[in-house]
Amino acid sequence: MARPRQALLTRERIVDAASALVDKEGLDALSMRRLATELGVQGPSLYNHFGTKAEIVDAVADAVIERIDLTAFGAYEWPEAVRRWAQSYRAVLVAHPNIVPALATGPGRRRPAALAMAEAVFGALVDAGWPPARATHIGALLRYLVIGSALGSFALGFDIDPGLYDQYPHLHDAPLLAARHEAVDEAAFELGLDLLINGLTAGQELGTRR
Amino acid sequence: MARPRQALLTRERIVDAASALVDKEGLDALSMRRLATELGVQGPSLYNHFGTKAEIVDAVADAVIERIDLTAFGAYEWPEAVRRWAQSYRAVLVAHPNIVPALATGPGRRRPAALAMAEAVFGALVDAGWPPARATHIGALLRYLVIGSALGSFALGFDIDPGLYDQYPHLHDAPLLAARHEAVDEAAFELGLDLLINGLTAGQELGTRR
DNA sequence: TCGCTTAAACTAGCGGCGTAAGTTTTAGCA
DNA sequence: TGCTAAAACTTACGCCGCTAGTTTAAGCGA
Repeated sequence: MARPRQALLTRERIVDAASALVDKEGLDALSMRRLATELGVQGPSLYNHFGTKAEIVDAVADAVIERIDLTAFGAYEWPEAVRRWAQSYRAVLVAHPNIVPALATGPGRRRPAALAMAEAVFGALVDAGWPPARATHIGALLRYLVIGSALGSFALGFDIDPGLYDQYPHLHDAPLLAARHEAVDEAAFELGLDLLINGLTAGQELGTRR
Repeated sequence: MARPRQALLTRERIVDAASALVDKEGLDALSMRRLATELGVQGPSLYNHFGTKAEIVDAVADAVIERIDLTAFGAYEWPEAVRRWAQSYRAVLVAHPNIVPALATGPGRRRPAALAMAEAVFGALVDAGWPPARATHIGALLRYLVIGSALGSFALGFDIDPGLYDQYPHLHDAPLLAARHEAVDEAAFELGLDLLINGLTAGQELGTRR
C-alpha cells in the first residue's frame, strides 16, 4: 500500500490506541509494531506522525494529566483547593496506574497539560500569599504524595507468600497488604494530605512561614 | 572456552559490576551483553548465576537499600529515629539516583534488605504505641516522600528553555528549577518530614490517633 | 490542466535486546 | 576412577526502536 486516499492514522488515533493498550496490558506491551498492528498498519508508519516512541509515551501521559480537575483553584481558599486538586490528581492516576511510572520519571518537556497544571497550582499558592520558593516546595511535596501513593509502591511491594516473613516478627501480617494495597495507599495518602495541609495552615496563621 | 579452572563470575562480582554500570551510565545501559562484556565474559554466562535480568536488578536495588542506616531505631524515640532513618534513606538514594526507578516500581519480593528495613520501621512504630494500621500508613507516607524527592521528579521535570513558559505567567522562573533541582527537592523533603512528624507527635500527645 | 512538492503508507534491514538450547571442559565427590 | 554438576561457551529465536528508500495520492501554484 502506498499513500491511501484517506489517511489511516492521526496523532489522536495513535494516542487513543496507545492509551488503551497501556491501560489494558501495561507499558511494556506498548511497542511500535504492536501499536501499529492495533491500528491496522505497519510499524514504521507511526513515524510519519511522531518522531520517536518517547513522544508517544509523553502524549499518552499528557492525555492522562489533562483529565485532572483544576477548577477548585478558582472556587476555594487554597487549603481546600489544594486538597481537591490532589484528590483528583490521585484519582486520575489510580484509574490509569500503568502510565504512572512514565509520569514519575519523565520530564514535563513536551507535556502542555502538565505545565498548565503546574501553572495553576503554583499560581494559586503564590496568589494566596505563599512566597514563591515555599510554593514550589509545597507543590513538590504534594506531587511526591500523589505519585508515591498512586504507584502503589508501598503495599504492593509485599508478596502474598506468608513464608517469606518468618524471619520478620513484626511483618507477619504483611501478606495482607498486597490484597488491600489500594485501601492502604489511599489511607496513607489521605493521612499525609491532612497532616501537610493542617501543618501548613497552622504555620500560616501563626505567621511562621519559613 | 569451556569451564575455567577458576570461576570467572560470582554473584557478588556480577552485582558489583551491575551497580557500577547503573551508577555510571544509567539503568538503560544495563543489558546482559553489556554487563557480561564489562566482566570479560559472554552474555549468556550470566544465566549460570542469575535466573533473569530482573533478579540482577533486584540484587542491585537491594545492595543500595543495605546501605541505609537503621541504627537510629534502637537509639532514639520514634520521632527522632524516623527522621534520621528517612534522611539516611534519602541520602542513599540521592547517591545512587539511577536505580531509584527500579526501587519505586518493583516489588520487595526478592529483596531481603528491603524487608529488613520494613521490619525495623514498622516494628519501631508499633513498639512506640502506634496501632499497626497507623504504623503502616506512616511508613508508606515516609516512603512516598523519600522516593518522590529522590526521583527528582518535581524540579527536574522543567526544561531549561525559557521560551517554553511564555504562556505560563507564574512559571517564568521555572527554568531555574532544573539547575537547582537537588536543593529544591531536598528542601521540599525536609519541609514534608517536619510537617509529618510534628503533626503526628501533636496528634499522639493529644490522644487523637486515628 | 499540468507538474511539483509533500504526505502517508509501504518493504527491507540494521544493530541490539532477553533468553533458550545444546556443547565442552573442569571440579568435586562417591 | 568414573559420574555428576557447574560454568564457561556458541548459536539462534523472536522481539525491539528506528532508518532508508519506494510508491502512490493529495494539494497547490503556474
